[in-house]
Amino acid sequence: MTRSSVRHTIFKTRWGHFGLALNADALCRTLLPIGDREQARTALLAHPDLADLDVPFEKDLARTLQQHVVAYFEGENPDFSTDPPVDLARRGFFARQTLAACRQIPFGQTRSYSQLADEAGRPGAARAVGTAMAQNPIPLIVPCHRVVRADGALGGFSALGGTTTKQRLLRHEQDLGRNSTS
DNA sequence: CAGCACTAATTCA
DNA sequence: TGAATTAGTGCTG
Repeated sequence: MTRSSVRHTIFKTRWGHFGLALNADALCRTLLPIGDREQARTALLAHPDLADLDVPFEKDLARTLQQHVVAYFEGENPDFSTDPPVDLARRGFFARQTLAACRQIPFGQTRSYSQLADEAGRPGAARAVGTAMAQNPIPLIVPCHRVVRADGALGGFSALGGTTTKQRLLRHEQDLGRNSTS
């Protein structure tokens, strides 16, 4: 594994500082916005996947993606569904299927864990979908915040900020959807 | 083999 | 009715 080619960047968005880590050209981690640049760097690199590696900072890394993420928090709707290839090599087959299915959920919409299990070809595996989402290394780009419980409850969220962040992201998208309808 | 970001059915106020 | 509990569930470490 060419572990030495992993690089990262941190940039400012309307919600705070956002982190990206790429292995060659494939996105391997994202970090949801957090207060300051140094916090973001620490949180991003603290993950076990990256902990023992040298992951140099590169300001213009994945420049286009950076712009899209900034745009997202400005209230636009960039398409993350295909653009950056994603490094899921270390995930299991099922997790890759569900994360791929999750990535197709359109902006402003939600699915339940069981619906996603169906779409991934594993009906009944709702609980396992939860596990897969919990391991999602790239929140936002794979919009795991759009996966909620079948009974209407929020469900969990283990990325930065917990369920509070999940709710905030969903409301952010729903507010925008209201603007464009009518 | 135990533990989950779940769910549908059942049981209690 | 509606909230709380209970089996049942498929995958992962």
